[in-house]
Amino acid sequence: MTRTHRCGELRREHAGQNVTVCGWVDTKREMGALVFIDLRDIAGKVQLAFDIEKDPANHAAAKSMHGEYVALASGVVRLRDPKNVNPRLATGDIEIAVSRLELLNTAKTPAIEVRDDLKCDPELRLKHRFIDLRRQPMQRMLQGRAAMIRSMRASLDAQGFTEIETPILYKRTPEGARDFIVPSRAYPGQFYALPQSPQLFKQLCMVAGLDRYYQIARCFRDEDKRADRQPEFSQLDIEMSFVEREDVIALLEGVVRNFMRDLQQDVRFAHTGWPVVKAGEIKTPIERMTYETAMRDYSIDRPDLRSRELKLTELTDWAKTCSFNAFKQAAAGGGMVKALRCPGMAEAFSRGQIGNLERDAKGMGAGGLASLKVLDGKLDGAIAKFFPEAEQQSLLAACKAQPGDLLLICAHAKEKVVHAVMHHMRTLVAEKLGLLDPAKFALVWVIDFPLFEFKEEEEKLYASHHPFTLPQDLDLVRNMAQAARRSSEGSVIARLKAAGYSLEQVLGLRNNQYDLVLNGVEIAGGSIRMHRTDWQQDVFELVGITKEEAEKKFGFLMNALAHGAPPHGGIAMGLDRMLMLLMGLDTIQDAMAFPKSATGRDLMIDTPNEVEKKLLDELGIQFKPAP
RNA sequence: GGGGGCGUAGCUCAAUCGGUUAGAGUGCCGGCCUGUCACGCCGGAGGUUACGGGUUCGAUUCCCGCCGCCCUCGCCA
Repeated sequence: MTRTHRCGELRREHAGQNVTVCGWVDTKREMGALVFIDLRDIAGKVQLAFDIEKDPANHAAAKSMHGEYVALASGVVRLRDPKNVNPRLATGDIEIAVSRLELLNTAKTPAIEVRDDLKCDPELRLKHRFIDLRRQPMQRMLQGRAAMIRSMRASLDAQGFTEIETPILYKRTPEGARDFIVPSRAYPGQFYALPQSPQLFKQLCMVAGLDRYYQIARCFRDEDKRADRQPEFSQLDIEMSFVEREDVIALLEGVVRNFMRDLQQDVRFAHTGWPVVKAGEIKTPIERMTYETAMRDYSIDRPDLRSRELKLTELTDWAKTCSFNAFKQAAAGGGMVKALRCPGMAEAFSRGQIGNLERDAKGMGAGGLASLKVLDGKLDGAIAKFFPEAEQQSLLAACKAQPGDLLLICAHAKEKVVHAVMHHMRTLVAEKLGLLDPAKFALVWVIDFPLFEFKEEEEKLYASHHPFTLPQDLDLVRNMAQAARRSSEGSVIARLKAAGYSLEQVLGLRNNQYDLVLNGVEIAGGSIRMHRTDWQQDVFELVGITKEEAEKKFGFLMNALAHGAPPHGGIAMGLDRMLMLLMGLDTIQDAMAFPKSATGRDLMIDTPNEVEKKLLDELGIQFKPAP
């Protein structure tokens, strides 16, 4: 098969050359004595021309071709007459005068059409994925994905990283997402689990002295799917020895900058319309924001800074003395009151739309959502009458409100509820204001996360990232752990209080976690790890993990750390989600070659499915039907 | 696990209040056409209305169940 070119590569400069191309019949246009066939391959389409007078045999062969037949064509590339040029085709200046047409295979009529703007049930696309992947947008996506990974490898190889594979047959981890488990034949009743991430192995690589590890790692989580979730997905997983936070951040910034540049410079993607192509170069260093600032201004730890001017205002102190009971009670009872100033939007929402906002807020647990229009120096709206003049003025001043603005205010005894509602509102308002341009890339590092979360119901501290993350104020943490150890009476937090540490002080501790956020999506997250067992045990002490538990759950890691673990840290980036943003895709399914449906099935090969009873017997497994 | 939406020709969708032979566009098959490129024109085939049950003289339409897909809350680093 002496293919000389790909169909879509042929241009004016090939005129006069004898070429051979192969591909699929895209469309056929019969004009009696003339037949035209657009032959398609991954590079694009090219027109094949047949003339009955010049070559009756090939003309007849062309007539017998049908859509999606596979063919080989040889002939001379000739310039088209100027009036016959097709400016919509990259190869539109030329055509091939075919002197040899060979049928390589016939094809059944596909269930879905091979066209760029295909609009059909996603179920069909998944069922006939090999046809769906013939479509140019899908092929470009896969090429873009490959280009991104190639660029990542190049960046990391240049920085002295070693690509290392870690096991897929892993071990069940009780916390975190549900595991997929794999029964062992050799040990009936025992199971492997598929890794949720290679976290522990990459740390072991550091202990091994491998210095700089990376992997395009497949991760598995058996949770319910979403538009941006799949049961198996890929991460760029990185771990480095003898580094601090700034080293990891700087490294990843370089990687991201490089692959964005490489995608932008690749001519194959010039006409894809992808946001990344339009986005321009990203500026490094990338902006930083503390967790505290993110929560204060945006009520979310992954703020979408395309709408950075839409900041929230905390009104809790103001509300404590205000005249409106719903606000006052929430504020006085340890809750929170926050407002979103919607600039110039006093009339932007209809009554019904405001009603929908209130319904959303209630759906998230709030009692309601207050909306107030800002008139010339005063407020208007259902609850405006509850606020005397002075309170109205102080509210307007706090929110920096202007006439014509709309204020949305949420109050609740639980901060969590207020944050959820206000983040939702901010997103809706940003959308309505047209601020969420997918071709705008707003990157931000969120840093200084809390070390612990406190669950009141259990009166217990939890590590907010994972318990292997290095605290920032290590001395303080060690002192606290020591204080907690002095007694075994009551909860950890009670013991800390008895030793003179306040809850605020404990919750004010920060860790060495860092998340990279792009347009409100967390695309990468990592941390500097604890590399000493004594430090590790201090943190375990504070989150109430006993020595025995630690030994049972993380024994092999603790043992490894005790054998000379270097200071180390790393980060992992979600490839599929990153691709969604780069390419402006709506679902994660469109960012990978062979995705599962939202119910976790592969509709093409039809799995999961039952296996033979004999196999189950061999594994010592008996299926128990649901009651 | 909860809530919602969808399922009619290969595909995208119609079908009045429950009423005649379930239509259109596109694709497919065949014919005509010497410059088309979403070619055009003519003709044709193609339906267990997802599946199962119920109400009714009569069900694509109403009710129940079930399967599948999609969204969402829970869940998920």
